[in-house]
Amino acid sequence: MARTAAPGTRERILDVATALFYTEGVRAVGMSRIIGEVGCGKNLLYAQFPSKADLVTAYLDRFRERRDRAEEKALREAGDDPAERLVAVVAEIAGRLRRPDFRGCPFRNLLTEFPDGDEPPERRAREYLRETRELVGCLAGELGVTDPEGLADRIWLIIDGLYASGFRERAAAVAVDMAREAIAAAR
Amino acid sequence: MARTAAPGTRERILDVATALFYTEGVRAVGMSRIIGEVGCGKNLLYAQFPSKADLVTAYLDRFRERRDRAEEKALREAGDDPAERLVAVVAEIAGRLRRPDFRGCPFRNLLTEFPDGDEPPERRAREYLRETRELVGCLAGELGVTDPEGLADRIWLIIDGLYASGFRERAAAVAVDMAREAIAAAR
DNA sequence: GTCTATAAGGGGATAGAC
DNA sequence: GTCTATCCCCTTATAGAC
Repeated sequence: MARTAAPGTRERILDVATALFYTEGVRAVGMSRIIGEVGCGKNLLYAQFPSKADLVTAYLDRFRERRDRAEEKALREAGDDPAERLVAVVAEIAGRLRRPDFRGCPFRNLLTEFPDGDEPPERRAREYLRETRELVGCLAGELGVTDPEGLADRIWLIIDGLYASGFRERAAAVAVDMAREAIAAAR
Repeated sequence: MARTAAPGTRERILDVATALFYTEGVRAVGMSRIIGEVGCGKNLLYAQFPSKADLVTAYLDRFRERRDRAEEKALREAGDDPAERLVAVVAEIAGRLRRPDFRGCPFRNLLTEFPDGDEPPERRAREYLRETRELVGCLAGELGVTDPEGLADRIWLIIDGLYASGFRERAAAVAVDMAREAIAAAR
């Protein structure tokens, strides 16, 4: 709120929190650990994020913003062909698996750690999954196939598989082909 | 060791621990909680399982035994056709999604909670994934297709997707079809 | 002797106060 | 930033009940 000085502080805290939460898990990383790695005082962090849940929520929100931008970019570059747009969504995720810091989907991971919770972080995660699934459904619908929801289910299974895969290179290599085949078969 | 009486105790503890670990997560469930729900004393539990890691390991081991038996049964009933055997592996997993208590793969879930660990539980989980992937590779190899490993990658992506899916009914409905199509396309 | 109940150790968690 | 409060974690030890 009344924070005028040190404009980069919030981002720096979020950077550290993101790296730790994403690579080690939310439950595994304590606030003290984050404070230590940021090198700031406790006050500063709790002034920016009153509770751990707030920090986790901010972590997910930022992840989501970046992901949404990457997705929009991929869709923009895919052009107007609905099939290519659907493939682009899968390809964008597959491309992410190849980054060395990839460690699965932060939203799915969070729900594995907090399966029953209904706090803002869990809500964010479920929201993300629901909306992304809807996007796939919409794109499939634009194709004009006989069973758009069946196609969307297949694409979604591929996406789920990509995020869950422990064999990233191999998964990334086949996912796009499988998506194309599913689209071709639906026609 | 010198435990002769109360033969059902160990199983009862394991039953409670399994239900809690699987549905709520290993990190989320404390030993005190398990002791409370079993209704036994602390000593008894620690006599059977000297540490939480031992209990978690036993939980995974028992899960694995049952899963292996189910898999063997599915393979037995599938007969000798390699394609049907491969489909049977996918179908067996898809069938599991339909159970109300399904909450994903306990091994994958554990690795999400403990991504970097190298203790017995994490070893069990990685071992299971490696061996199951090898089984899929073997079954694909028996098909005599030109690219058995590529086919195995596809089947494995479907399996990963099944376990990760938040839309279980829909995933289960399309997974077997996708597996059949992948096999047909590989020929 | 087997089990329960309880207390306590040592650590780390979140969070608040100064 | 340091210091404290409160809580829960895993684990061990002690004491009592059947």
